[in-house]
Amino acid sequence: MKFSELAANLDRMEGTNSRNELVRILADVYQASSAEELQPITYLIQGRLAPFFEPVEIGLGERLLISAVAVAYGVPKDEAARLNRQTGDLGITAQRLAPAAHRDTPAVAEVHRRLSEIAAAGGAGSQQKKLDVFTGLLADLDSVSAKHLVRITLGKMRLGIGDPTVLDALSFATKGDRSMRPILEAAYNRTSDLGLIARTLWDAGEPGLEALKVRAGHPLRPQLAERLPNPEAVIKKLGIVGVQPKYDGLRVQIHKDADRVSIFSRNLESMTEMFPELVVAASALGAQSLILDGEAIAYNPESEEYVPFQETTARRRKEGIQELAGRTPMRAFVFDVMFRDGSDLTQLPYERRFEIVEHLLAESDTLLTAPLMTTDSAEVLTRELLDNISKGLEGVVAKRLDSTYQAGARNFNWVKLKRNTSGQLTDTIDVVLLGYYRGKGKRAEFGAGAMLAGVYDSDQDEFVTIS
DNA sequence: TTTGCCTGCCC
DNA sequence: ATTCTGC
DNA sequence: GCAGAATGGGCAGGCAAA
Repeated sequence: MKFSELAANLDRMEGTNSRNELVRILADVYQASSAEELQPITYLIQGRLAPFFEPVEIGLGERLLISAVAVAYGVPKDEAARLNRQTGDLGITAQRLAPAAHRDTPAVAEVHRRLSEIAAAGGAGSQQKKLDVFTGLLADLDSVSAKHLVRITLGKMRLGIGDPTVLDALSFATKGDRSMRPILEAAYNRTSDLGLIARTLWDAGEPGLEALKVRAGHPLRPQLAERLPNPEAVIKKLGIVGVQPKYDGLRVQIHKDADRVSIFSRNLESMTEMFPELVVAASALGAQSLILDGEAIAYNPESEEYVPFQETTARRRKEGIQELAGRTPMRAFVFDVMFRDGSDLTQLPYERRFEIVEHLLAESDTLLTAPLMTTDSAEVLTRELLDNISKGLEGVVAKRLDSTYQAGARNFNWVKLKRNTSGQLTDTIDVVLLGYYRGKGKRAEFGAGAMLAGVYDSDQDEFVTIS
């Protein structure tokens, strides 16, 4: 498929708000693709080159792309920047500046290959090389293709297409209805790779999808928590719940596969190199293979103090890890296990999975079990929430004790209660309007994006800004 | 060598 | 992460 | 309630300009 054909279909998608229509158009695209194109197309329509867990970054953001567009179409950079401010969309900006003439655009796979070449460039002079390849690509594209190429590169497609829409489209393309969606979705949640799902569906059909199992070393999509405003709402909605602290750290999915350990972030990026102390601790656990879910935070067990998020996040680095690991060692508070010794545990009830976590981590002083208490009383839950807040934690997470691990889902099986939304601790305060920020994009059309407010400090006789 | 813009990713 | 919008 | 887009604060690191 030519890139221009894909771009024309992306344009059709942009022109509709109907999800059904989006699914139909995308299904058409899949049906018109060859088997080899399924993966690159799947990534490109999501504004990516590879699945989340692959460390592929194009490294061209808005600023650099404005330069590239200006060079490609022979206009001054100022003018491209001005037009971009006016349109609010660099894709549209490129489309306006591009000559309308038809061109024989490269194949989709070729565009993917050249974007990958941009992503691979590094070291001195790499910025220029990225720009050169990109402007070369623009020179081969018609204006509509240029618009979508820019959006792909920025990762902002603005089409109304997310993972669920792609899954529906794959079902439509093969079955003519949504009947395959549950199987596709489950396979996606196990593998976190939409391109692989598309390819497998074509090559091996439903049995192929079923054969994509949870594997240690391959991240699954983490389960997420919904939010409720107060403890009463939680008890009313869930009844009896398991309650755990909500740590203000980094979500970690810890994989152990024999002697290999890997750690993934909430968005499935690898964090293995950042936390050697967690890797050592996971290696020492008494299981051949494991997938654990938890929150990593720099924590001092002697003083029982959790360090603020900004210090924990400073551990998210490549350099100087050993020194920082000595000064602010990480712990992980583990609350779930999804896989052990070759068995998928996601279908066990939470209560049972938590027992396994406790058993697995009994000996570890680095991988700690997130303590669990059970209640069906709003008063007890309130006390637990306030207790945890007073310890410097972010709040609590309440869980249905009989729920399975639903990878990728955000639903009321897990509910977070946070300090600023607890209802009991918030109150109104008097503030003085000190100024405003213009803001960006849509909000700026209003004239102001955000307000700067202050409270009166009577000691200093001045207004102190708050946030 | 230092500084600062830019990007990507965490929440 | 939160907030808003359309369905 | 779901799905998707658009927004914010703050960190590290890569790179090029100073």
